[in-house]
Amino acid sequence: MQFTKAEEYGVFGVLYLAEKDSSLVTPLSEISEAQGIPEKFLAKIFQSLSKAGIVRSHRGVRGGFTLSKKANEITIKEILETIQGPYHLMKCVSSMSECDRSEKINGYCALRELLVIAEKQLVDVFEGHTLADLLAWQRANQIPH
Amino acid sequence: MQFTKAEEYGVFGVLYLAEKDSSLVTPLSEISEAQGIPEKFLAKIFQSLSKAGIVRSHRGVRGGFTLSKKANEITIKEILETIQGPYHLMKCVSSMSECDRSEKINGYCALRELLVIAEKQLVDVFEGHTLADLLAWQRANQIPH
DNA sequence: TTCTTCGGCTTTTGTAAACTGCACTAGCAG
DNA sequence: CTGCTAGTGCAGTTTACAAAAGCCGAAGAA
Ligand code: SF4
Ligand code: SF4
Repeated sequence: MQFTKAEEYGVFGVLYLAEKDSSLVTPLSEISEAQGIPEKFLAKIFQSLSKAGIVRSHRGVRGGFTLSKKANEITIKEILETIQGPYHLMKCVSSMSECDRSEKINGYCALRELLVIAEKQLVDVFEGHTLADLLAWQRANQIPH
Repeated sequence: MQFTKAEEYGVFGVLYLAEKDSSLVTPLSEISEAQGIPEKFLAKIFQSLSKAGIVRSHRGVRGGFTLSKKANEITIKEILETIQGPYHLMKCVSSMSECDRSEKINGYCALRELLVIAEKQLVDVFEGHTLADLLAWQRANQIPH
């Protein structure tokens, strides 16, 4: 269970928007270049974010993206789940029917029990932090250039 | 960041040993068949567990494996980390030098900060539970055959 | 010695992540 | 209305790693 690049790129892309004045429309090419992310890859990620209502797209000349909510209303969990779907340590955590060894476990799985607990701890962290939190940390700790 | 089959197999393999009398030497073939795990794959997993001192191997006729500690002395974290190495949401969590975008983040990464917090929550769950806990849950909940 | 079971290493297979490309569409500027 | 620009949608490629299988050697019991 590793974080994917898509998730990392998504967070940094949105964070980049959050750093600017919220009325500024920023084209993908700028985000892509500033953050060192392959443009077409980022495009796909932002399409998902756009559909999920996290960012708003503006087409045409001088188009681009803006945040569609305030930074403190966007949880990290939202971003991550939009990009890669519900986050599960194992498929069976979401529903027991996804268990691929059901005939071996005699109706109960202790490992799954533990995974459910562990996953909740993890997701709670992502749910409990918003984009504004990351932004605040960054402003407090990043070396001013 | 998904759990790997190797980890799942490892936990169930060790759990299978824990279910039996600790003096019983159990061959890989039995574990493999009982748990429905490819034998050579399980062999590789148990080799790691053996080196890590979690199980003890016995070669020759009527050989096999036994637990080398009591079930309540084996944490789930131990098992998982033995099989797949230290568990990290992203490489950079273990050491900042693994960051592959270091020139973009200006000395500080807010995402990493969050990942460190999240990972700690996760690992604490695995560290706080032992094989004996899983065994107890299983005995309490599994349908007697 | 001989059979059995683990040990170590190599290779193959399968699948998903990571990235690319192209045709299309919506919107703004002049 | 015309033409450029930037996002949309989907298909395709490449790369990486998980999952599994295979082979031969080593250790140990009988
Ligand atoms: S055996 Fe347990 S851990 Fe594995 S898929 Fe089924 S419920 Fe999940
Ligand atoms: S940019 Fe941040 S999250 Fe990404 S690898 Fe570097 S430290 Fe980790």
